[in-house]
Amino acid sequence: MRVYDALMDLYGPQGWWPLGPSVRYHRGEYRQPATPQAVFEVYVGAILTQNSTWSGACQAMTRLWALKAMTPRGILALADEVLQEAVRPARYLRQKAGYLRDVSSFYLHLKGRVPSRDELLAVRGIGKETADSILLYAHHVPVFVVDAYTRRILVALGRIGGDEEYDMIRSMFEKELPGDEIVYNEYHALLVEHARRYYSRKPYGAGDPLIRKFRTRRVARKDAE
DNA sequence: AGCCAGGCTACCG
DNA sequence: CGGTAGCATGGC
Repeated sequence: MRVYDALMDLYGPQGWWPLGPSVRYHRGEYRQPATPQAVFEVYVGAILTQNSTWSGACQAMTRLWALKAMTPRGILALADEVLQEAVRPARYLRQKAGYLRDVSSFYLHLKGRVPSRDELLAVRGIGKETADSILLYAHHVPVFVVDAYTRRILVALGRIGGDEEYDMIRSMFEKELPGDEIVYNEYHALLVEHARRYYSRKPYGAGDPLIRKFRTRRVARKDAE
């Protein structure tokens, strides 16, 4: 929580998920109208932004919107070629076009129900980070989202060695934090904001003002024996 | 010019 | 199991 507070002092509330073309997110609005449209856009954005930029994902979503395909049925109705062309700015166009189809039919089968983490993980194209992002940002389930940036920051602060399992890192946070959706929402977003500034280029953490304040001596290296 | 994105799956040993 | 090559890009 001390690191969280420091990040909040630095950057202020982030108000994630950034969302797509249909819904304009306003700072501080965490309980936006959870329309099926907005919920589905989180699914789509979560796939499109994988190992990619938000700018690219957003361009792809704008193309889908223009094709009136920002819905599960709309996506399933597109020809492969058209869907892939829409996805292009988000990289991996064949892969992600396929993922979007699988996610779309999965979403239809839900019929508005909130899926479990395991159900999400069974969908091709949804791994752990994507599943947790969907649970948190689409369905308001309090889970902590771990990503590559989270790892880098924790390594720099001496809290992990770096090769820990995803779920181990997630439970580190969930044990320390109050089970508050808004804290999980903001914390992940703040870590991304912070990492974009200090952890996107090697050497990771150079110039990070938090290191002085929060770095622990004890580094949990696995190969320390 | 080069480096880097908020991963995931399939396939290898 | 753990490790990693490969995935049809665009922006700073």
